[in-house]
Amino acid sequence: MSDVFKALSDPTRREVLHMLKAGPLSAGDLAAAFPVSRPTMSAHFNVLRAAGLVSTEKAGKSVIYHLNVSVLEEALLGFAGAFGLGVRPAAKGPTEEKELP
Amino acid sequence: MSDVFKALSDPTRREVLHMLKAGPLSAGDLAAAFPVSRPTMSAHFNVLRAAGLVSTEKAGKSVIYHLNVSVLEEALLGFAGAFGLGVRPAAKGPTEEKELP
DNA sequence: ACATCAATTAGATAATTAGCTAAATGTCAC
DNA sequence: GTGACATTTAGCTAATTATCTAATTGATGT
Repeated sequence: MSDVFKALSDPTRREVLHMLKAGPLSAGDLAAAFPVSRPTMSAHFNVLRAAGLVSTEKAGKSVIYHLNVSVLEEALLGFAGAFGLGVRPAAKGPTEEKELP
Repeated sequence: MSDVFKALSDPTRREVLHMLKAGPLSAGDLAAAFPVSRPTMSAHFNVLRAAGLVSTEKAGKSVIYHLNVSVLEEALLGFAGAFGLGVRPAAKGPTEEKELP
């Protein structure tokens, strides 16, 4: 739990997660979107992976990062639930956001 | 936003919030519940206050800490919402959890 | 005014973190 | 195998954090 919140406490890491929400991306693609060095981004990726928020898949030269939506969801719901907060799980089904036509 | 998640990333601080959920408590009462010094707890309180998660009220010699439920709720919902997570606000009304009979 | 109690601030230290450059690892194409 | 490319690890520094003890502030009661 601490790991998840610590991971979320950095704006760069939150933005990485936000980018991954749209779909998997390579380390390089992610790194290119931020004004810090690639090793620094790699360190951020490690934090996210340690928290279980992302998983990796090797694809040739690249490493592809995936968002683990369920981990994020469970952490937030678990915490909110323990506090009796006014938050509850949405209906079952795809996590996809419905696009307004 | 970072401030809230940073505040939540420490187990002591989460436990403080959890205690305050049941009602306001003095700094001393809170500090007595943890195996660290009172100045250390005071520092934790500062982090929580900086994040807007608690407010204080002076009562004689004591300082009473209150949980700002709405700040916690808005931070979580705001974040979850930005991610299209399967989380949504519960129905309006008291934040009270319904006790199973 | 003084002693007492509650809480915080001051000051120090050890551990962690975010950032960098440079070097190492691993994979593909030749 | 060599070269090129993607990513990570090593090693460093500066800034932050959690913790402590000691000192300070503020309020109450006598």
